[in-house]
Amino acid sequence: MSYYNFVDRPSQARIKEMADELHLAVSPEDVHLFLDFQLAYREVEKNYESLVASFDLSESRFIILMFLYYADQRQLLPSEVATKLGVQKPTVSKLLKGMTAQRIVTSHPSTTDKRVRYIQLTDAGEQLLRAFLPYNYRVSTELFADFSEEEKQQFARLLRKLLHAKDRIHQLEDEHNGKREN
Amino acid sequence: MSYYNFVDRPSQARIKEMADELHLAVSPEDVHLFLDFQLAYREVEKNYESLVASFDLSESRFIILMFLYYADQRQLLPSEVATKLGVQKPTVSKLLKGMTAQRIVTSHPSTTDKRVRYIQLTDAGEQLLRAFLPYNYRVSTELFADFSEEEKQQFARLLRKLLHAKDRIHQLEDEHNGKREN
DNA sequence: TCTATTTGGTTAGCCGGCTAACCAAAAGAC
DNA sequence: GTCTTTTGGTTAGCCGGCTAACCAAATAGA
Repeated sequence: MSYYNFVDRPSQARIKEMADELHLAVSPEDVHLFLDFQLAYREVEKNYESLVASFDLSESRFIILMFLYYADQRQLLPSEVATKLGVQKPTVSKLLKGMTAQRIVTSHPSTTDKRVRYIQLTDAGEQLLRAFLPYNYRVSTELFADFSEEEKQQFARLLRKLLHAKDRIHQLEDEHNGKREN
Repeated sequence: MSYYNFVDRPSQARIKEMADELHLAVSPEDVHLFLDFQLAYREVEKNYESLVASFDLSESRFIILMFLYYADQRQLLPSEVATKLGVQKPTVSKLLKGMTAQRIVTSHPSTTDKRVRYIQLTDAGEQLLRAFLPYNYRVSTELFADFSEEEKQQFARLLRKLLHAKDRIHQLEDEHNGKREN
């Protein structure tokens, strides 16, 4: 999964211009900050995904390997993977298909439940995981290398605020859907 | 575009455990902060994309409408859209195909260059844009509603630091590729 | 016990990213 | 004026998300 840059970012002036034209009380600073947030995430993520890809993995595949590594007998059901990863079943279905072809997992039927097949971490999968993990951890260290302790705490605090605020975006959508019904 | 949660987030203890097992000098706090960053972005983005979708748009389609709105004669070439949006040509090709079917843009051939077709914002497209814009701006205001001025500046500063640090992730990848060649 | 419901999984197909490969036309080089 | 290179665009096909629809099997309920 890649993310775009959107190179031609709107200037605060242009945001203000558009807002005035529509007679909207807009804070160009807030809009710009949101764009900064998106840009920072996407650029970081792009580099991270690229690193992961150099190990023939994707972020999701890596996380699944981690789940399997810590699972009982290093095996899980597809449905368990879906729940842990927080994605829908068909997404997991496709991911596991690819990972099986890659021979980093295998599957074998359950003796008790004829509907399911257990997904098992292979030796090759474990080796790949062990090879990548040092790099994975170093990403975080490098990313926050020039943050002071205070800055890290501050950042974590602000991210929590942001996470909390997401519900207010959902309310905007409800408001819009309400208007549509009239 | 949707983003997963990954519900089963590793605890700091489990990160430390894994790190110790591999004899890696890892900072579980940094890893956790990175996960917090990802989670905050993805949750916010999920809600934002959902709002945009309630207007039969996607974030990319919305941005393209904005580009067109501010373009000379409200028209652009697909190649210009690709550059401004920071994505590859085939991505724009597909997007514009959908947007044409949606009748929010049309295309007409150039008189001077037989290779290209100008993409033109339609009235319906402009109406949709005007309907959505107030909501779009309010997202940012709501998102940072309980940030103080200092917190906003601090957040912007930390995001810039993060953006700067992305190059060090790229170096990790170079390091890995270097090892692979030996 | 038999039926109805829930659960687990896959397939098909859409979306917005990507690369590779191709074609047509414009522009540059000589 | 021709030949080569560059530019603009599409198509095909992969990836990881999604929903809808379906099948098979386990579970619950009467």
